[in-house]
Amino acid sequence: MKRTKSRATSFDVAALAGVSQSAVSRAFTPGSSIAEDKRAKVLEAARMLNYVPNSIASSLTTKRTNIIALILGNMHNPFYVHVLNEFSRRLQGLGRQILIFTVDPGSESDDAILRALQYQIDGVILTAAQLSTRMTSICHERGIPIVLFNRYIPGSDASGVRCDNVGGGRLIAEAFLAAGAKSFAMITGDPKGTTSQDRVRGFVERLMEEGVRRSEIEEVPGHSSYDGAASAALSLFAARSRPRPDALFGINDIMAMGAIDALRHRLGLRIPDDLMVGGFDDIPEARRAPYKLTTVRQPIDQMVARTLELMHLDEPDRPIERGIDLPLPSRLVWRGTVPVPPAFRAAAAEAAAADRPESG
Amino acid sequence: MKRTKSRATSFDVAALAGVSQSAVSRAFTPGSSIAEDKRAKVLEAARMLNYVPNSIASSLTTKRTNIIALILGNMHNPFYVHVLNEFSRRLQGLGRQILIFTVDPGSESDDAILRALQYQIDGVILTAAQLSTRMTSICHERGIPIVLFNRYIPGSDASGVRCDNVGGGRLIAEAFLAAGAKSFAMITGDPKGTTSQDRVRGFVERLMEEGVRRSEIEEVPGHSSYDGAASAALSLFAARSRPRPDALFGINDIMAMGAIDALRHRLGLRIPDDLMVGGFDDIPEARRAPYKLTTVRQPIDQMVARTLELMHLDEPDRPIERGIDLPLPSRLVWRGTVPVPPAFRAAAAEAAAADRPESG
DNA sequence: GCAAGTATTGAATGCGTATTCAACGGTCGC
DNA sequence: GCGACCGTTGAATACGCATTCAATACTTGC
Repeated sequence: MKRTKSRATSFDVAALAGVSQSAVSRAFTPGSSIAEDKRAKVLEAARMLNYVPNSIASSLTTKRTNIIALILGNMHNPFYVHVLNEFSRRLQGLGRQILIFTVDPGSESDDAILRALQYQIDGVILTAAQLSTRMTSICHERGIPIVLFNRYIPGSDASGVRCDNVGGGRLIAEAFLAAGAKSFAMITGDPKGTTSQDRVRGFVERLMEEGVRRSEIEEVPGHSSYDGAASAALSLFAARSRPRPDALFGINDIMAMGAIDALRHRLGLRIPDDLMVGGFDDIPEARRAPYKLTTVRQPIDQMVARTLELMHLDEPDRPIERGIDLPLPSRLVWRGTVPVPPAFRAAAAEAAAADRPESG
Repeated sequence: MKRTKSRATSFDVAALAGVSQSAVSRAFTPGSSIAEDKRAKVLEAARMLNYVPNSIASSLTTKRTNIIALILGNMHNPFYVHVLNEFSRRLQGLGRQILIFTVDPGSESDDAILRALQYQIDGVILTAAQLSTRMTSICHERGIPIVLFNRYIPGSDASGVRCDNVGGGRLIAEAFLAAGAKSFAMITGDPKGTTSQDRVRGFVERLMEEGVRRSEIEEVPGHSSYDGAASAALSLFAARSRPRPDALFGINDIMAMGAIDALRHRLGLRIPDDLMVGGFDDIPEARRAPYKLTTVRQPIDQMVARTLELMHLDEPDRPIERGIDLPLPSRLVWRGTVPVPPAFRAAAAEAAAADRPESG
């Protein structure tokens, strides 16, 4: 059992194969000029020595690490877990690695980005937290693209990918109205986040178009978590003088789920009989039997794809796309938490059919 | 808007501060010998240039990257999401970064580890997939510790951390017996994984001690997923000639949840009245209102702490701990899916009290 | 006030690889 | 059969930083 902590270098391989170090480097660099038989000899020698190319050393000269920083906040929201999963799958397929940073939701991401920069990452994907303009320009000056995922920052130079949250909020309002709801409430997320704000805005906007007054739409913060939403829902529905709202919008699915569980099991409310509920995101959990949540689907695949396009990892010299904000279309998925009006029967049947297998 | 993709180097900072490059390096290296006023000058110059030390370059000489590879399989099992979260929190606190690799559950992890090795990672945490002895020795020869999390590989040189799965399986059997169950079934996970095997073994072992015959214990594979378990449960309970089992062990919580939802909502079974259900892991989701799952708690905090101890990142020169297998104690959490026998009323009340706030 | 430390400092070097550059041999076209 | 060309090759160098080493300035003890 050797204790030689020595890792074989390209020189060792070169010596064994009887070639120069350059040849070893070329043997491992696709597209470089090397004779096939020589390459074979090198690979054979490398195999014998358990040689693994040192990406760290090579990135010193290539200026590319093939590492992408992914900054995550709330991993208790399954939405971001699926996002992480999707990015991981895609980036691995492109030969890239993911360096993970978790930050407190709502806090500054500057620290995390600074740590990431030390590793000369090729790009940053930000799914949480705030981003200062200073940090944005530091990254851009270095040629490192930053993409905001599921958020945007007004006036920021950083590009972002998200879905049409305002439109999605409107879709939920529309569904509630079609189902005959008269009084409304919502459980909101991060008050500083544009995502929550936009969903609220679309929802309210649409209701007001139908003559609902803003003061009639109740609003409680749910802190973007299952538990937070459960408490919020209870505070909203327990012990009140006003008549209960008959439609509740959870700004994201995990909060809608928390609200549903609390209202059903603590207050005995029946859904959708006593109360209709709408969510947002369409996480896989939303289609599970206890919820069958009517919600707005975010096109995660497209969002991930667009994010990668925006970073154009294969063309590092192309100038960075600045200030781009790409809202992708969202769509309503009819399930069981909002009574389906006759006009939407077909859509609901379609959703039910699509729900058979849970993705993954 | 500069287009200088040039990142300032320690030489640039040195020039601006009027010192040598060595001084810059020392200014950023805690514990190195440098006068306080000079360090201040360096830091000031660094700030002006937006200088960020290049960890990649420094690791070339220090032989330490402060990067840990975390290999994940099934991110659809919330258990591993919480594990990831915990590792991220802890490792960031220690100034380490996490490089994520996702692999197909059940497949070889060699590819992922090989990719990780290219980045000269300081350690590997494996929460999924198989590990070849060849890869183990490659890592060990290089002085890179590998820790198997929530698994072990018989005969492997790699160390592992897990809980007492056999004992945990026995606890569920014990609970079922105490609640008066007479006929049993289980939904199993990865048949190649020791974790699933051990839980099954403990469960069966304990039942057989009470005279239950092995052939009487039904067994269906649930593929470690919510959906897989849902199908498994339906195949187990729908259209059968034999009397239905009255106790079902889901080898992990996510499968127990899938089974519960399917049996309740598709077959109309009442839990625990018609059927008692036990799980394993105690993921946060298990305590949610629709489930209130009686399950075995894995001590994630301890497991994570032990994993980090085993890697002794701060003492890279200490010889690697080989073949260590640390089973930590697991314990039963009484909730609502198994009728609580009088003797366990106190334990159940305690669990209920502890459940008030969901962690995170 | 002098010798023996002690704390700082900068020049030089090495880490492992990619890449440039000049040299080489072989091939093709005519 | 000869020159131009192209595909290969290895020596040398750069990448950005930590560290060693020798030199220097500064203390302290007696």
